[in-house]
Amino acid sequence: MSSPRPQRADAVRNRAKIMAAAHEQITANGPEVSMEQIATAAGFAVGTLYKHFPTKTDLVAAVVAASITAVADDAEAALSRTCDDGSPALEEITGFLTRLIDTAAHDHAVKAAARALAADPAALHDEARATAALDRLIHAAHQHGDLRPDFSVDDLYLLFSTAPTDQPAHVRARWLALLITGLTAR
Amino acid sequence: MSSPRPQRADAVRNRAKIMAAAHEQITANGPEVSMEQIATAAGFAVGTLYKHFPTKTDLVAAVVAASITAVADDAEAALSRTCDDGSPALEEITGFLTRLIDTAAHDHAVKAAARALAADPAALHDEARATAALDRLIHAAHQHGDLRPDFSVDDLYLLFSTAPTDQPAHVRARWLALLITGLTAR
DNA sequence: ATAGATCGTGAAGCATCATTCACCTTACTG
DNA sequence: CAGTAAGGTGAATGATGCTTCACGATCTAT
Repeated sequence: MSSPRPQRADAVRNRAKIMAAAHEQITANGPEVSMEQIATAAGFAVGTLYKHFPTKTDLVAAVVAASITAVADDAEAALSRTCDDGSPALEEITGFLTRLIDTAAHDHAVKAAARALAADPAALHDEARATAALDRLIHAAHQHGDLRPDFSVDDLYLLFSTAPTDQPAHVRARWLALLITGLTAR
Repeated sequence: MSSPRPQRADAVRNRAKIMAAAHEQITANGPEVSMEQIATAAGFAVGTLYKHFPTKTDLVAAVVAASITAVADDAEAALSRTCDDGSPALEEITGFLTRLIDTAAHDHAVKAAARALAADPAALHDEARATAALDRLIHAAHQHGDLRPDFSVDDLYLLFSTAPTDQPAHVRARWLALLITGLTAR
């Protein structure tokens, strides 16, 4: 009944190295990088990756889930700017969307995270934090009468997941401009 | 200086068969169907496809370009409903968008065509026809004061290219609803 | 009908990848 | 410090898919 044996210390370290390298590679090249490439970047052989993650899909999912963290941070910062400094909620929402899209344009991991969010709006590491902050932000905008009353967090995720992240900056900006006028209250 | 020799009659027929099969396969399975699968569907060996198209990319491009035809037809029909029957231009525009998105949800060829349109708004077979019709429709809506004054055909293509065509119908509808309120004049 | 080019064939070549496993190495335990 | 299980290795396997090419079949101009 005794626990079979604890995980080795170096294994924990190496797992972190693998995650870091995978995150870097996916950020730069998208989730279709080869396991070989991730392994090389991490300084290991491919077999090692499979000692930690049963399949490539699992590794990618772990990385994608973790990359929500930065998004959640940004959402919370936006929320506190509204709550503490009185910045207009609608402005913070559109600012958040803008930053997110610009980030995703360079960061394939965030882009993949967006798709995952839209497909299954849960089960992503730190997703709850982001959702909670955005929810309060949206609520504040509703109270203020800025935002169309039926707008929800799911809508935000939906819009983000369809952003033209592979288009040049001026196209992304135009897309946002078309969108945002549809968000204001009637 | 005499033309080397005309193309053989059967070769012309077979090229059409290949195009038809490729269109069918790409419509159903997307542009990533294998050349083998297209060849089988067409009733030929792979080598034959390469006698007609130097690379898979060329074959796919040809199919995608051709699949604009149906879109152009729809655009022209919408235009004539407005010009001849006095149907509101804005309604025809949103109707066009709605139909196009629903089509793309099932037809991978149209979806690919949309991406191609947004990337390079020219050089697609029948693209000019669609653009001309939509342009007149947009112009009519502007005259009527329904549509935001800065809205253009490029915007329409941009919006369409970002539609969530792989989401279920109610999500697509919601996405459209969010968009369309942003299109009306201020 | 015949020559001669065009066309069609499909197995083979070549790449790319995910995944496995028999074998060595290393960290931990007693 | 020795024994042992966990950890790491990387060549091999098998799948998939684009592309080529030497050969035989077919069409067409004469």
